[in-house]
Amino acid sequence: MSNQKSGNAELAAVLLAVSNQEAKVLTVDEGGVLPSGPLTPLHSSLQAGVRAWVKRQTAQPLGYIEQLYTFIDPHRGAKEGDFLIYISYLGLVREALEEQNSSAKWVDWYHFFPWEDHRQGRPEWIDQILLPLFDEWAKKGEESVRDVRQKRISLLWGRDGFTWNEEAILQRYELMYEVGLIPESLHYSQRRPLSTDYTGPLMRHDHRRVLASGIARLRAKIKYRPVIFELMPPTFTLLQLQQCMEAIGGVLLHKPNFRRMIMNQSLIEETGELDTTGVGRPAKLYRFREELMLERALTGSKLPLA
Amino acid sequence: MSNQKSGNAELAAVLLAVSNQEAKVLTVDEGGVLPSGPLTPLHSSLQAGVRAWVKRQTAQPLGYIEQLYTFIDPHRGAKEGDFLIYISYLGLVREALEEQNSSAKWVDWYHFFPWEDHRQGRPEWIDQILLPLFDEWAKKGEESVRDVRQKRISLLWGRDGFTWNEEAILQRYELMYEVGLIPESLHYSQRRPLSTDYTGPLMRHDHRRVLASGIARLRAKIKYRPVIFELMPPTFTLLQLQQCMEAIGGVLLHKPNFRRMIMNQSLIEETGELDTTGVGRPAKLYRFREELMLERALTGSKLPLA
DNA sequence: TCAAAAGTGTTATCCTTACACCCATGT
DNA sequence: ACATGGGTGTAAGGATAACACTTTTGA
Repeated sequence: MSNQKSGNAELAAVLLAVSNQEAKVLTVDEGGVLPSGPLTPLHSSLQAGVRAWVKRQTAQPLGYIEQLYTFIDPHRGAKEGDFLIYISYLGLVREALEEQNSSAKWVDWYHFFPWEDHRQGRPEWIDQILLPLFDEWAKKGEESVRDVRQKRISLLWGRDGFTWNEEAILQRYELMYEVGLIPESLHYSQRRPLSTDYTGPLMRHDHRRVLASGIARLRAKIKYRPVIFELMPPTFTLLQLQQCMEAIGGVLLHKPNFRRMIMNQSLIEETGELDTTGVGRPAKLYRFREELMLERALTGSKLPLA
Repeated sequence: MSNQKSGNAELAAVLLAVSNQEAKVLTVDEGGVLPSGPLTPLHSSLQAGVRAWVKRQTAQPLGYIEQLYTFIDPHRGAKEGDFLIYISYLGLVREALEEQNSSAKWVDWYHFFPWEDHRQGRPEWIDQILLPLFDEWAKKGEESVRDVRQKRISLLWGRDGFTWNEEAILQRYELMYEVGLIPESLHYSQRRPLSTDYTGPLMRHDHRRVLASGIARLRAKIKYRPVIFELMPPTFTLLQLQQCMEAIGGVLLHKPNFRRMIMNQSLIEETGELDTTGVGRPAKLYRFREELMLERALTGSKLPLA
């Protein structure tokens, strides 16, 4: 039925980078949207299309890339009844250089998800401000859904015995959305809006959800596939590697155990050089062992997060 | 550029089920393709669209569903220059009942991937027939790629110290394709074609690759999310559960350890009934604890495969 | 009584986690 | 000397995997 209707397709990219303990995402238009553009069938593979398109848009080469999710936006067709197909991608970039000739800007992604950064400890305002609002929402529901809602809150936000799970960033965002605490929400409470210090700023076209998906994917993947190296410079110290992991996960790691876990995998090797730029004892520099890419892509690596 | 071109979109579904030790996939047109159809923007979410569409096509209700991958087929546009967007989904169905009023048929998926079933031990013809052909292909390559090819073969097929990894079904299929051993391959060797006992039969529109993606996703997911229960009847014995896992993974499991691992997770509970239909000592019947769905979807479960 | 499947006990090994501690450098 | 980060040792606890073994039924 209805083969008149056509769905035009668009690409949206979540491009992530980490530089000196800051996790960043590439945005355009003053942080209002993710970089995106029309899909043109010039390349036989979508992957190649994204790569070429990112190259044209930004200065940096794109390292690792993978497809995220495809969804439709029924409100943005060219004609009535048309719809827009969005194909989203996750891309990892080695360094977040300033973009010159465009409106593209690298922004700390915790700007969009302030509740996700627990590196200075769990923000007190989560428990003081957000959780009471969630609980109110839970109580307001039908008898039958209250317990489910309470459990969902506890699970997602690490309450009553449940621990914080950094991978659940998308689900936390969706809870915020559902409860109506963020500007994107359909029934956003205009009466007493929360400060964007807590909610983060709006992104258009539901792009904040796409960003959350991308971060979730990265946080999950990093534990069992050697993708951190796509975000690191060619040589690095173990602390730099650890801090990169911490920036991504938004949590702190146990240093001695982290080092050992890395070394046991023999994923990296010493370069023989030392890093003397910092304060304290100079650290050995390491590099990733490229030869292992092939097998580790299959057999997996194992890096801790939390 | 080129906003004249339009990409029509189509859905393709990998619907999987397991019944008495047989892992099955729903096919149409004599096993030649996966069920697929045009995307109509009747539903705001793609997920809902797929669900409704599957319901119309088949008799069974669709349990778990998740998006697989989106790709383009440049050769199948309505006009020159057009292209077709394929959005593929994985769906899990509780029972593989005969379909009546359609050409839909449930087929043992190892029919399409004969080399993936190791439940009766590793098929000898893998080492006797396939591996020599792979090696020939590796030797034929440029000096620089030979080692990489050899390593890839060993990794994927569990040779020289590497163990068989059932999750790599897609990569193995792609190797078969690349080497030209299967009918789908662009440079399929017509001169001495392999028997379909070894290669499996062709599916049109690259659907065998989509099927491989779906199986790979299931094999991976089943280990850390409680999705097997989407494939099991409401009550079951531990052996039935184990055999379901084995059918999916294509490998055998260690019974005593399997039971304990399941029980330790307290994912299931006794119904109090016994199954007396089989030979041997009657087995306790269990049911999945639905209350745990919510938290296990987040915190994960842990089931062994191999 | 025997085959077939259900189900339990035990041990060696490895991995994870936490704690305590020493080392090398710049100020 | 001391602060800062680099780096090692060790031991408790838990998960995994392999082995041997007992139990309950139907034919």
